[in-house]
Parts: sequence; C-alpha cells; structure tokens
Amino acid sequence: MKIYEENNAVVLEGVENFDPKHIFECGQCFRWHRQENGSYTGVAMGKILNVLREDDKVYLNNTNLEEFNNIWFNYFNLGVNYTDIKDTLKKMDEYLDKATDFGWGIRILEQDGWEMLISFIISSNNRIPMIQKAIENLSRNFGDFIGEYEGKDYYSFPTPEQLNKATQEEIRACQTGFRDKYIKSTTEAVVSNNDDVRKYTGLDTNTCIKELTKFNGVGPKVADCIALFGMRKYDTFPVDVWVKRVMQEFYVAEDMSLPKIRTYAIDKFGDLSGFAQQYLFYYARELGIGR
DNA sequence: GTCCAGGACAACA
DNA sequence: TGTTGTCCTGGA
Repeated sequence: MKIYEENNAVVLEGVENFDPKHIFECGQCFRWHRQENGSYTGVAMGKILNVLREDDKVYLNNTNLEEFNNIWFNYFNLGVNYTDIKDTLKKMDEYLDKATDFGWGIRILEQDGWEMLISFIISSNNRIPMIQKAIENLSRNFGDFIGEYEGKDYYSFPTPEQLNKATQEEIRACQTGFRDKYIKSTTEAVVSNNDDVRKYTGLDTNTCIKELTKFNGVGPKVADCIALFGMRKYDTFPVDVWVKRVMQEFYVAEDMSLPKIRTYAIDKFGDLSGFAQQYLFYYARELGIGR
C-alpha cells in the first residue's frame, strides 16, 4: 500500500480489504452518512472526515498525514491483516466463505469506548436511523462545534462531563425515548467514580463485559457491542436479531436461546468471533436472511 | 387508528 | 433460572 498526502487528503493506494459501504453499514457505527458520490462523511475522534473509494484508491478527505498516523491508521484498524482473517474464516464453512466475499471490505473500527457505551445504550430496542438521530442531537446540544464541511455543521460526541450537564428531560428531548434514564444514570456513574472506560481495553474480555454490564441500560448484547467496537475485544459475539436470524438459518436450531447461540459461536469462531459476527451481520441484513 | 421492529429490566413463577 | 410485560418512536 502506498500512502501519500495531496490536496487536504490522504490517499491509500492499493489498500486491501477496505470498502466504505461495507465498513460504515455493517452495524458498528452511527455517525457516518452516505453522500451523493457514494463517499461517507462523519465525525470520529473529534475530527470531520470524508471517505471515498475509487477502484484501488481510498481517499481520506479533510485530513493530512500527521492526523492519519496519529488517528486514522488505528481507527481503520489498518495494522490488522484482514486477508489472513478472511482466509481462516473461509476455511471454516461455506457460509463464511460467502459472507466474507460479500462484505469483503469490512473492517472493525477502533472507536471510542465512552462514545460506544452511550451509543449502544441508545441502540437497545431501537432502529438504526433513530439511533443516529439521537446521537446527532446529543452531540449538537452537548458536544463541541468542530466545524463546517461541505455546507454542514459537525459536532463532537459529548464528553462524560459535558453530557453530565444534561438533565434527564434534556436527554429525552434528544429522542432517546425511555433510554433517557439509562443514559443519565450511566453518565452520572462514570463522572462521579471518575471512571475512564477507555481503560477497559486493558481488561480481559470476560471482565470487560462484566464491568460494562454494571451500567444501567447495558445488558448482554449491548455489552458485547461496546466490548467489540469500543474496546478491541475481538473474541466476543454480539447476538442481535439479525445475527440470531442468520445463525438459525445456517448453524443452530430455531429454538436456541440468545446466550446459547453466543456460546456456540464463540466456541466455533474463537479469537475471530467478532470478525465472523460482522461478516454474518452484514450478509444477513443486506440480503434480508431469515425475515 | 393499528401493528410492527428493536434489548434491558423488573416482577414474577 | 427462565419467562413475561413494559418502556418509545416512526414507518407501513
């Protein structure tokens, strides 16, 4: 891969296993929006970025090499060899063989743990467009204005201290629904205990999930998502309705419970469970499998 | 107006 | 220890 800077952009030439649509629409993130030219614009790590792929070139627009090295290289998980991961998964069975071809450009983003904690609390019993709207509202009302890009204003996700200034009513006014009390209580817990959830990356997977489940509004599925997408715990397997459908379609009996599906998958996919989950989720959701 | 999609939690057996 | 009703919102 050749990496160079030109015109306020960083170009990744010959980058493998990288497709914006696959990355931003596999259920792991909520702040990226598709533009008319097929690129995606979003806010992450307090920066506005636009991502466009043209053949074997990926353009990271509105950034420079310094930011790329400090932020985006890790954010896009570029140190991980997805060719190896897919090869291992492909050998496991025909479904993963198909799913890894279908979502060939998926990468698991290294997102901020605190943002994932609140985002996935909002995700519970909620649909993606509504989750996106609530997170945007929270950011506009309680985060920092970062700047304008192509005629739109962008705001950073609020810090624990910023969000803690919001009342439960103000949180609900951001269209969080009944999850307002979960967000309020979790934010209060983080601030009052001076709890840096980013440090949870250093815990082992089971401890990490157990700690996350202590927060109000965080159950098994939400904890798995936070651990996988915000804390680099790749050996876990969040089971949402789509993953349940695809697992029942291809692997397990119709009446298997969610925790048992999870255990089954982790036994089978091991250290690559989180990656398998992403390929299967994207495959199931795009094709409407099991509906 | 009615139904449905989406997990956590409290109350219950 | 597992099961059931409730929570909120927008789109069909």
